[in-house]
Amino acid sequence: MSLHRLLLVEDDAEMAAMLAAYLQRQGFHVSRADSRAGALEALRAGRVDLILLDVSLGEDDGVQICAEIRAAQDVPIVMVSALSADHQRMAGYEVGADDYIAKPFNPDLLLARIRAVLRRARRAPSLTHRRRDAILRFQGWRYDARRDEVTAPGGWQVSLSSRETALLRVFLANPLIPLTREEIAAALDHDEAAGGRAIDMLVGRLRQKTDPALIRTERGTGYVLAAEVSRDDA
Amino acid sequence: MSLHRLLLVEDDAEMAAMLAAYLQRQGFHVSRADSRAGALEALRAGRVDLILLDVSLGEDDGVQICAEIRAAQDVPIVMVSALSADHQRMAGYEVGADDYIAKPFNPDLLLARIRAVLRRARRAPSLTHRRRDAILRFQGWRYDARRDEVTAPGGWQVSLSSRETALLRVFLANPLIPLTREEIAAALDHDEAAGGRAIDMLVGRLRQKTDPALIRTERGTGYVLAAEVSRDDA
DNA sequence: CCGTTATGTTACAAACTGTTACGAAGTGAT
DNA sequence: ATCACTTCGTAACAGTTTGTAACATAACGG
Repeated sequence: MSLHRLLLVEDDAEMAAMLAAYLQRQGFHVSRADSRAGALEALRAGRVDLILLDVSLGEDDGVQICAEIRAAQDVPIVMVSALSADHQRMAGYEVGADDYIAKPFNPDLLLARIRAVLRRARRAPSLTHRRRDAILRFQGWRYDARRDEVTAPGGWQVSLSSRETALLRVFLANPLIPLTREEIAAALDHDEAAGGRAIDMLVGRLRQKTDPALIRTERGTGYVLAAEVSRDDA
Repeated sequence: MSLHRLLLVEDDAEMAAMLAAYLQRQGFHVSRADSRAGALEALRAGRVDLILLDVSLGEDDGVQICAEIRAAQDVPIVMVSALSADHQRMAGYEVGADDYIAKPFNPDLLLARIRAVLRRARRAPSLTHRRRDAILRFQGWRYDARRDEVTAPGGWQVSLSSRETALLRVFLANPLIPLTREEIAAALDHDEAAGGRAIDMLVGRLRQKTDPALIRTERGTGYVLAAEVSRDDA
């Protein structure tokens, strides 16, 4: 077996040292970073087979970084988190991570997951990318997540703003699951826009530009994507 | 919160072990099977609240099994698949699965979906039956559970609120069986089953919008759906 | 019959959501 | 820098939903 290169992104020095030592014993080549900047630099610096990414990185947001990396590269990512709050957040995200494990974890379990992800990546290199090629079809409407294009039944093209697109993506990542406003807001911002009804407006605008029935209201709960999502792996 | 029993049908031992461990940590009772035969036996053996079914099961075909189970029982089924080709086949939940998720998946996302399906199943037992279009006919009235449409004798369409629809579904799932207010409230996920007479109001409103005779009062007990339900297996 | 109790019905209030209006902030061209 | 334009949030208003309270009515037991 070839030597796999892992990039460990973790700001807790003690944890990082422990993990690195363990993984090296297991035969991985481990490089480390403790911030967003460091991670991106390490990625530019050399080949990385898999990233082990902590969600909470002091200043930086692991989820944000994950998306950032994914936008550019196709490296497998395994996320690590200590807080159950993060779990909540990640449930609503189109994170793009290949796997996910909670601290505290059994080292062997972590190892198993890393190996599984690597195996998968070798077998189907583009699999991690395929998640993004979600195509939404709804009563003649079409949304191609890859091209970011919304097509109306008549063949017209509708232009969505970035925020509207983001909202659509969030729903796309969670078809048929009711999402609360908090979940949606968390997935969209990092800021907590606490008081207002921004999400309501967003949903309203998206409805107006597409189809009012596309997003169903779950009274007292939130909203649900009322369409099914197919993924065309072209 | 009661302990939900999951049946995990997965032939990859490693994956099965990992999933089972994770789900047990999350408070589920997990039993496992690795084949069609095992799955059917486990179903006969005891109560199962939800089935987590891998599409690719070596010899056996998950989709086939899903249909088989559905023909006999009304257990919620969440399908798991690794291959995009399976997605194509499963598109539209034609198999009768309540949800499906692609490998590799975010464990929390899986959890969210499992919970969503369980919630749905509890709230409206007949919802899982959707594939078999429950159609209620009553003196010219018609209710199509799939389209959520109520049609009056004259052909008019009546619009029910979400709560009213939910109530109708509860009756639909228990035709000709008298239901106490407590049972109805429980099925509706009505937290405060306390002193109020919310159910009375609901029934009253449903009667007013449809036909007063549709729901008969069992004095001292509760209410009964006074119509027969046919299921058009389209 | 009559009182008691359960149920139907009306009225009302609180919560939730859709929609409009408007203003702040960002963008690009001149 | 200024202007036109888009985006996107808050505020405010209206319509709907849904529960509680109160009263009227029907059923039941003697």
